[in-house]
Amino acid sequence: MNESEGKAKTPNEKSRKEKHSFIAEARREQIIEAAIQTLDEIGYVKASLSQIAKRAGISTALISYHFSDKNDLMNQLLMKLLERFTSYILGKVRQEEAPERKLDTFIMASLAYQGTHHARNTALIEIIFNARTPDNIPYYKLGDDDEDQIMYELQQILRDGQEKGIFGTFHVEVMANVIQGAIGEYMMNSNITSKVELETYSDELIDIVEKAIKV
Amino acid sequence: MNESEGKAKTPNEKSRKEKHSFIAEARREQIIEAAIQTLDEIGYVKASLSQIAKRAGISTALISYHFSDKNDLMNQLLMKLLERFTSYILGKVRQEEAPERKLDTFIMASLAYQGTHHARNTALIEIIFNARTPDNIPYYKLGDDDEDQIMYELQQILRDGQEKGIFGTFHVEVMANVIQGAIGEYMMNSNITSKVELETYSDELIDIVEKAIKV
DNA sequence: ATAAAATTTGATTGACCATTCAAATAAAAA
DNA sequence: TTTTTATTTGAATGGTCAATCAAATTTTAT
Repeated sequence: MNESEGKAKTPNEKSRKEKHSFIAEARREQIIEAAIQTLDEIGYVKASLSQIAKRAGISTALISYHFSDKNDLMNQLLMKLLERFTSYILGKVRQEEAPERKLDTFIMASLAYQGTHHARNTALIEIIFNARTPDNIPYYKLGDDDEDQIMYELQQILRDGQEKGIFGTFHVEVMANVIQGAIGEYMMNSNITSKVELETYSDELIDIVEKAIKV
Repeated sequence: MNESEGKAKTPNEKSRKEKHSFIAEARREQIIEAAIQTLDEIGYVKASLSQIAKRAGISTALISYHFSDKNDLMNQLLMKLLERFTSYILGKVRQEEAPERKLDTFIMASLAYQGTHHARNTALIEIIFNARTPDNIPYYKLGDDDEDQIMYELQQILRDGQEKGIFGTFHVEVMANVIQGAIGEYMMNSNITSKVELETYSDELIDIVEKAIKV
């Protein structure tokens, strides 16, 4: 295969290191934002390329030009959403020093993200619960790298607090999972969201966790 | 409109009170079981009527004969799965008297259901996170009637314990949500499932909750 | 046994889907 | 400017889907 023969290389085929043009990068960004909006509005099942294109104000063919296929688009979107969420949480948590402060911040920041970035969060949930790997394993059963980064940080906070004698004895992995579950439940279920204010939930959850980890 | 003119009434059009024939009921049951299997194996997105029919060993048209449309099938399946789950949990919980025992049983039974009815649980998750009401509201944002039944029971246990002075002071709705979230997180995420045994998780979660509700 | 009703299927319909492609347009390089 | 390359589109393509229908088969009622 000679590079110079045949059709022009499409952006989606380029290697990772090779950077896209400004135009291509802006277009990709636009498509990704439209995809977030589409997932938030009509959900993964109905989020066809034409629906995404409609919201972006472009043709469906243009999406195929910038992404190798729908799966590629969804994967890149998933990565971007996880990156944003992760950097937001870690950014806040790493400003704190003491394990108790780190833990409180972790909980507050996670819940606050739901309030400030509702569409992104919904899009994230839609992808995680619908998209599957080539082996047909849903992402929600996977526990992928970036989510692990969040979980890893949480577990580190808990271990650190235990080592410093600030927290008592408990099963770190289970405790971390309980905290994650409590956060996730509020983010997903609008039944509780409508009845309990975000700040109330945040405060109460911090109270509950405080009691559970007390030395 | 005269009842006697036109084609034969199909079972799916019959009113709720009117009961189906044995054959129709058995067939409906068979289709529902095949749907559970299909959702567990390939997920909601790929669970087409033909995939369900293939697993049931029947034609796709037969599904349309017994259910008015795909949405009808999924709704009936969702209701059946929720009923089974609800009656399993409530059956166990109501054998207990003391609030502490009821609470422990609630947690243990919820987690045990994951172990004993894995396919049902996966199917339930797949529907809740994918199916939507006609208004395009996903079920996971809805908090529907049967799920409310479970949530109601949990909150009643907590309130009862508080009134009897066995539990301390805490925000009942938040506490119930935390417990539900901790259970749901374990059921969905196979990352934790593979690292922590069901029984360990159950015991540890009970410990955590015990500390959090202590008077 | 015969007629009527219920059940089942294979083939068809019409809609939508992701993807491709040749042609048009815009941008960049020469 | 002219040539080359990148971007964009509208129109096809081939596939799958849910749902319908007439005809065949089975069950039930008479």
